[in-house]
Amino acid sequence: MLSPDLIDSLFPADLPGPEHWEKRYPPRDLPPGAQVTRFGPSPTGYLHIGGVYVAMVDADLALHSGGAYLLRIEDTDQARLTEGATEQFADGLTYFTISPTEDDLSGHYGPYVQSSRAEIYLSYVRELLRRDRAYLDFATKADLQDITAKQRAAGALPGYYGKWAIWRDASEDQVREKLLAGEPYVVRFRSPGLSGGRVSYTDAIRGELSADDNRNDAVILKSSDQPLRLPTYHFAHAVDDHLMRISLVVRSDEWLSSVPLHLQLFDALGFDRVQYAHVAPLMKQDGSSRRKLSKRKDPEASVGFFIEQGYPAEAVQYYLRGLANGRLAELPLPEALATPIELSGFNAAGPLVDLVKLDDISADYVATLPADAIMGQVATWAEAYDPALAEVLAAEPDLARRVLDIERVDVPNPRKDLRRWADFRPVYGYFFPQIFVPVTDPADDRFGGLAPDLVRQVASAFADQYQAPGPDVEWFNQIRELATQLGFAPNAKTYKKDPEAYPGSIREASQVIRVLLTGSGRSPDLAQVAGALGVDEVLRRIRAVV
RNA sequence: GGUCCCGUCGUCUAGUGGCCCAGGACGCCGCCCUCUCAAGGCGGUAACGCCGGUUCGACUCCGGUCGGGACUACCA
Repeated sequence: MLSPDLIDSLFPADLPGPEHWEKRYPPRDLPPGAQVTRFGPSPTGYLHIGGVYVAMVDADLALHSGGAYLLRIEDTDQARLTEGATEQFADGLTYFTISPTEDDLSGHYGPYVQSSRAEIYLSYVRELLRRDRAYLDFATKADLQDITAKQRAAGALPGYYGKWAIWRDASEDQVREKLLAGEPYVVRFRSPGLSGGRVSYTDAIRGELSADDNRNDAVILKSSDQPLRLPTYHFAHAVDDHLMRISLVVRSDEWLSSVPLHLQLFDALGFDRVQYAHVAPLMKQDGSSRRKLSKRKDPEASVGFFIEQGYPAEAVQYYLRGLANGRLAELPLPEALATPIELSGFNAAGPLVDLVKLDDISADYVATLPADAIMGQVATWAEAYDPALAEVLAAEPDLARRVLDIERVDVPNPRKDLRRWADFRPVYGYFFPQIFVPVTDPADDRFGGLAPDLVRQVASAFADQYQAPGPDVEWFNQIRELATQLGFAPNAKTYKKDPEAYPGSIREASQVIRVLLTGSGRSPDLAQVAGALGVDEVLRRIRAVV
């Protein structure tokens, strides 16, 4: 055990003791059952959709229990900090309307950035040192590698524990000598774990869990050669979650195996243990197996993907909530968003994220929106991600409105052709001559393999006798007539009966017109499209291929 | 290697011993509607990983096994 003098000489003379922090951050005065939660992203990269998932759960639990939810930036790894990450977190969480109930401006439990809490951690490290629950470790990287190698050779478990913990029982003289020589050190927790010991605890999602007790003397304070002395995740977790008076820690299940250590830390520090809820991470199918959604490999792992594609926040939230609690997926969207997420409703296994399902949800959601709302959202999105489209929209707001109204207003089944705002250009862009690219190649794939000659014939026959839609015009008759003349079957059924007798049915013929007019195989009612375009533009597009 | 977690249709899941030769949703396929694409309506497809045990009875309980995943850092 180190002498008090030596220990104190390691810290600022005016460093307050734990009682100071205890007083400064008193227990919260909250109604019974209120949950205090936190989301603690590490600004070492961009926000992961799994982060949004967990943050959403945190915020929802706090909201519905009358508690508090806070965002804590966990930047103890100063070496891996990424420029702009904190701002990106804020943007991403804002997009999904997940906002903390307290922050540096309004909260009493800050600062909410770990690098600003260095002094607090130091107080508790010193306390542990004074009580001999921690010790100084001067092992170098080479020492550590050496230990690992020997353990491997001996078939022992890896780690810094027992007889392998070379500084665990070092004498004060040894420590003084190293200190004098200016050698850097870390502070390690003196684990009370015994060989063969077991721990058990209750996880709010998984129930009773047990594991081998922790025996590893984990590092709690990083190297003394760093300008800012910060703790490791484990120690910061214990100190912060206690002092911020967090009642429930919701985190990804990769932390499950660290729980024994965390429990020891809470106990050694004299803190009440927190309740844990370990959620399974979002997964991705990879060949025949599945793995955690990876930021490196999967574009949809990044929150940016959803924002850039312009997925409506409500649709993504609805999808994520359904993943969290299956029964929410059975509810209509408004109810699902309003119904509290329950810890007991989680599945212990990690779900695969299914973009096809999200698309379906999103299309359904957009179909419920009035044209005005869609216009506003598309315009906002386009300003950031498709400036040319934004310009066109701003120049022709009336056209844009009319376009969005087609088959959306006063119809029993509104079109479901918009899943994300990025769909606007491929789905409706052709209405705007400024951004429309005419189809000029009769062999274009979009014609579905119809003979190029026939494509040309359809186009020129159509153009030659074209009549704009009007009160006295049966617009589609034009197509029907030319289709008959060119030998197309009058309907799909007739064609199906004898496919050899026709080049195709009226369906194929009208698809030629559709593709020429819109550049797409999918569009609203052709007569309405033609009407919106005007005679000149219709003819220009049809003749582009002749 | 060790420890821990997980395992129902392709996917998300319902199911807490008989209501299940397993229900819903998405997907896919087909049919219908329709002058054309969608949308919509109707129908179909498809699963309890495997082996034992407990029980009158097991998707549900127990054991094993296989498979998948996480952790095993001065990363979080």
